[in-house]
Amino acid sequence: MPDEIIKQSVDFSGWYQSVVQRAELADYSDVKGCMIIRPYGYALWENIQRDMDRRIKETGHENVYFPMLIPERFMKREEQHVEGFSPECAVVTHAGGAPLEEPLYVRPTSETIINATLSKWIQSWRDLPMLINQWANVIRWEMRPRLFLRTTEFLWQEGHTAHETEKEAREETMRMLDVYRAFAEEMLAIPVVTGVKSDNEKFAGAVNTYCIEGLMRDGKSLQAGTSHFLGQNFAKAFNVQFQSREGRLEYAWQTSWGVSTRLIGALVMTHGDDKGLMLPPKIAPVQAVVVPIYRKEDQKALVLGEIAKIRAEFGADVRLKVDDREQYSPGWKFNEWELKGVPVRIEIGPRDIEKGQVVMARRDTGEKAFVPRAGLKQAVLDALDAVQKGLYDRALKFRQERTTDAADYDTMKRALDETPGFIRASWCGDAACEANIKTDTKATIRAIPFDQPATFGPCVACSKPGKHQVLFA
RNA sequence: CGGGGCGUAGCUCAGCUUGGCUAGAGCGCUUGGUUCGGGACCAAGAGGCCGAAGGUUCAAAUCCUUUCGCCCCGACCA
Repeated sequence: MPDEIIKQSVDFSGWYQSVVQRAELADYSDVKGCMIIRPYGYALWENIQRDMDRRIKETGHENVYFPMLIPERFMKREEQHVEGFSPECAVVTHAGGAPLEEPLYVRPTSETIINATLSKWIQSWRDLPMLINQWANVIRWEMRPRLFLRTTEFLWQEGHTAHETEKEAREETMRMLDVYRAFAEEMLAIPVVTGVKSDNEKFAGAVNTYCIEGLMRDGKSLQAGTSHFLGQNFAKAFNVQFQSREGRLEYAWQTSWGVSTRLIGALVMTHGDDKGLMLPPKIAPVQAVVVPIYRKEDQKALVLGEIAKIRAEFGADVRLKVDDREQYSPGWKFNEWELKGVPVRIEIGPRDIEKGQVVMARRDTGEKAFVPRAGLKQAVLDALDAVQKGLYDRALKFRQERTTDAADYDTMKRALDETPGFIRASWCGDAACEANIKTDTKATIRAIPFDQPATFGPCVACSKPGKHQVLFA
């Protein structure tokens, strides 16, 4: 991506939209802000889902499914939650050909309906911890939709847990945040910062919101997942009570956490380049594509025969796609698969078969090399590992280059202008000061990282004593 | 909701200022042939109520009025 594109977010936004559509991940639908996820994009989501689901189950959670429609009275029970979500809710007022007595809210998230049920499921300390998760769609009526990043309807997983003690619930909040961090780094090759949100940015109804934040190639930060410590807020609003070991009636301590189809947007914006997507092998729907090259019919039979053998050798170890479409030339296919971000490409023609070799090309470096036919499978597996690691290292290096330590406001402003990225700076902890900075520079506090220094300088903006070291972007 | 811009072929758009002939281009699509190791070429085709309604005029994609829809920039956000 040329530097000027990184600097001008408008162009970056155009690049993003164009790549998502041309790579056949998704399109806008006729319903404003809603997205049609195409087969290639959905295959990507399925791979994310499969691995994340495994991680969620390994940490002891079970899947459930709750209704999409929530009675209005549930939505109004938790005060902050109502305030935060009411403006962006879609509400069903008519059904069965008549007005409804009680409007039904299409879920923007499921805390309310799930807690209404947990109050029935939970009676005793023996019922705790209650650890559930659901894969679902939710609707939030956003003003400015963008494919995958902010659509009216999106797919996600939302975990909801209830615990005996505050300590247990806090541990769960951190455990799931770390599951997200590990997933982002290991599978998506996106290095992320973990931290806590300032009060302005936290979830409506939470005591604390923790997040993973990745730095995109335009220098903007993207929240890729959140884990909330809910305290007893929802338990009190929905009467989620249990009888403790001591026989007292107590409110449960709760958490909720989620990641969404936004991860796909993060993937595109972290790793993409001028040629299109660049998908980490572990999550790519197609890990290696084979492009056959031939002219005459007898060559075609020879090449396709050899490819059939390769396919059999690879079996389930590599997600392999053979592009045997007749209507496109090899050069056209190279470009198409680069646009779609396939990590490794194999070219094979009559000359290669004669010499007992194939051509293997890497999407991330563009390297093209002859590989002996006999060692092909191992070479591909090695290349996939190398691409996975290469993408992570490159993204980490980019983040490091784009993280500026700012002791004073001028340094911060200059960095935002010249090398947009994370600004590491001291902050006084005052919400009004945070709001001023946002009005002045458009930068917001993305996270208060867990890694904190021993001492703080004065607040970067107002010069009052610093309370936290924060990341602006 | 404020400020800009755009609606013409499946897609991207030209034409409109200064009204006039059968409404155009590129890409894509169909058929045939030659091609195929980095987005091939030739030939022949298919495809339009020029966003909608009303008005001015001998004549409207073009001028006027109204209306609907979409995109971009701000307030919201996983």
